[in-house]
Amino acid sequence: MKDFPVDIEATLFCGQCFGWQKEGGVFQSVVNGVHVQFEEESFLSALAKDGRLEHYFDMDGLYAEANEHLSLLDPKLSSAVRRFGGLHILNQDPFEVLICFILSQNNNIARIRQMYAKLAQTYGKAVNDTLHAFPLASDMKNATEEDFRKLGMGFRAPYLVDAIQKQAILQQVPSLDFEKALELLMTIRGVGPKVGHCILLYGFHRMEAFPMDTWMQKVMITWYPGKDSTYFAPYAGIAQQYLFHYARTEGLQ
DNA sequence: GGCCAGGCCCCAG
DNA sequence: CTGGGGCATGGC
Repeated sequence: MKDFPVDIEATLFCGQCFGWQKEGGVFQSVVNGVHVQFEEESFLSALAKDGRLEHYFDMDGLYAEANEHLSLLDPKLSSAVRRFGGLHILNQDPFEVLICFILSQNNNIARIRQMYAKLAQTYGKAVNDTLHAFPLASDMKNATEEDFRKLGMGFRAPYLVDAIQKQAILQQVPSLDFEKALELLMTIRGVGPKVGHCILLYGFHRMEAFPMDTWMQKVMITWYPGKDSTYFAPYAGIAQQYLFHYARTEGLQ
């Protein structure tokens, strides 16, 4: 099994994160308060300059093993791995993931990106003239439901307030088993099963997580009738991301 | 210019 | 516990 190079485009625009821009071949965002900018060809040297980026891009992830395992399960996954085997699950900041996926409900990715930018611009620390970090919980601790509604966050505004108030529970998650962690996260208003799984996958790298959104429901009915996420164990999270991206970019057929 | 979006809350049965 | 209406907003 050949080792897949990182598919930067798919990794950054597959709907697991919402803060990256690509203009004229340049990828740009703020990661953990640090401005990050690189072109495709200089990706590896960008990683070398900042060791924390290696963790962010999950360069130590078990993709060779995971891809081999998933490829052998069935033809659809084999095809998905060939196409998207370089898609990595990022190690994102859990609070940022919490907020982003509360925003994601009954929403589309383009607008989630807009709302992300709005929060960063309004509450995040500036890293240069034009770019702001995504806000920390402490940056938004005084924001009210009305503030968020004025910013265009809609019916999710009160959920954001509750999430900011309860953000400390994120620190308990790493020590909990999956079901307990999910249960705890769902005590935050606006966090249900799907958003909870997203937080555990994208914020805590829990590979048992298998977010079931409308796309994945179609995927399971069409391609995996009668099966559930345990079929993909122990790489359910990775399989979910490949299949989600597959369905969204190329349809269900 | 409607339709719909990486769901969840809330309230009936 | 299961099902269905309602929800803010703007991209398409």
